[in-house]
Amino acid sequence: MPVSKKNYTISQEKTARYAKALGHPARVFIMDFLVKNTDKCCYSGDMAEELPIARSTLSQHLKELKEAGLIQGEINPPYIKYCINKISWEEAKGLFDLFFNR
Amino acid sequence: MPVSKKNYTISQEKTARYAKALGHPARVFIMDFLVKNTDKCCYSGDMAEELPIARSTLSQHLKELKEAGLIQGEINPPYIKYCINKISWEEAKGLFDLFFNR
DNA sequence: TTAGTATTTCGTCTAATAACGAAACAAAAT
DNA sequence: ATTTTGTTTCGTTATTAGACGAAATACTAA
Repeated sequence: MPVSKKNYTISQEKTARYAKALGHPARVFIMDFLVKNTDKCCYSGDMAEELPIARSTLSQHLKELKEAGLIQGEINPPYIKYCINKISWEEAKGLFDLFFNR
Repeated sequence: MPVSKKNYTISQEKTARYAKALGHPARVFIMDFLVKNTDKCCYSGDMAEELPIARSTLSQHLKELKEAGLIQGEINPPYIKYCINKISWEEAKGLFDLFFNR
């Protein structure tokens, strides 16, 4: 049997997962945008106008943030209103806080 | 002329850069390890023993963290002693703090 | 000089990411 | 029923990431 190697902790896995989701400026922009506008409705189109990427590319970035759990989309036809997923946001905040301050 | 699109801010670019560097559990592990052991010497081999990846793969992760500026290696033959780059570490901490608390 | 040790680089492979425009979708309005 | 509108999915392409073992490097000790 080989020497047993430690696996990563859940915190390390989760931290990496959130970090990866934030690993592109467009996705940081999106989160910034949503945080700044928690009161307003945030549509894909609103963000598209401020981003130097195609709408389909933006859509992909939104999907990735959704898959990481950081945002959620609420259908409000013909729009989709995006907002922060507060649970995950707080979790990410806590993880990074722990990561940097210890 | 097409409608001018905003570019990303420097903060967004930097935040994304650091986030990307932390976007893998092995790299989160490494940073954890280095922070826990700032007093001791941290060699690649010490970490390799606790990680479920090949040494060459670890070396690549170390390289990525180095390129992102988060760590630095000091040659101490036949070892290489790794440590946190405090300047960048503080910068990253500040960026994430700003990102999450605003 | 040769052997040993710690680490990195190289070569290779597979899979994931990032980007775009075109096409598809879903609901509302005409 | 057709058109319009906002958004996503699809198909494609190019680049980057993650992994490994083998080979190279760099220094020490014998």
